[in-house]
Amino acid sequence: MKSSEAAKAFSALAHETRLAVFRLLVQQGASGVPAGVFAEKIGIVPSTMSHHLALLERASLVRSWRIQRQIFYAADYEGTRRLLDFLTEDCCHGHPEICGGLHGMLEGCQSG
Amino acid sequence: MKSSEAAKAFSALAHETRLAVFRLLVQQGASGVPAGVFAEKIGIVPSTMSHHLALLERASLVRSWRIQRQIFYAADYEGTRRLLDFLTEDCCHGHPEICGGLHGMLEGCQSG
DNA sequence: TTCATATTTCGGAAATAATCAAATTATCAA
DNA sequence: TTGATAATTTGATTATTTCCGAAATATGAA
Repeated sequence: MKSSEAAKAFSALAHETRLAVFRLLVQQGASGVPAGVFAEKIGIVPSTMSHHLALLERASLVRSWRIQRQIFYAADYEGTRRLLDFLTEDCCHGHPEICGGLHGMLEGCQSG
Repeated sequence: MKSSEAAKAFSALAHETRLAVFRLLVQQGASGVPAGVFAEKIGIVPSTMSHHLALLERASLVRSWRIQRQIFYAADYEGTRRLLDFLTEDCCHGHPEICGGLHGMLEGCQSG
């Protein structure tokens, strides 16, 4: 993962609304949530919400698919894992044994 | 952890220079690095670097201490763990068994 | 085709962040 | 105290982000 990609991803999480959306999606699992549900739930106009979701998706933190007229969003666990691995890579100066369990988190999460 | 705190922390990581600094500190472990080393290593003026380090520290991602005339910085593993736990809390809709190893990462890292 | 629904794209004003130079603070040595 | 070194704070300028409304796109129903 490139440093610029990672910075973009953190930038996507650096906003209360987007962070709330992402956390909801992490908790939701693979079933996903339609875009409009967030707009209503969080009380934000659809265009702004769309902008936020697009940002999260470009950062590989969420993924989306269409079902009829709705676009469903779900957390991208694989992308999230890559990001967190990048952040904590080679923790503690090449002594991973003192950072046990740091890598490989999110493995096994239902994802796409 | 409050959502606003977490957003601030991600904002601190949403910058290539700060991300590079943080990753270096994560790899460095508890021994820490003097502020000036970064300024030189990354090719940025000391005042800007100081600003970046202060931002990371306010976000509980790094901590610092003075040794004589130098101020050393190290990753704050405990703060980092809190942030990542917040991000991935209740992963997969209350079924943590499918996100095994997600929480408690960074436990055991040398920190302050 | 025509209308309604769901979402995205565009445009531009307001708020926020990044940068560097200059001045300031803190420490130590002579 | 004076001078040198290490880092921070302040201040001004420039760049980026955020927000919403309006218009556009995509899908499905009548």
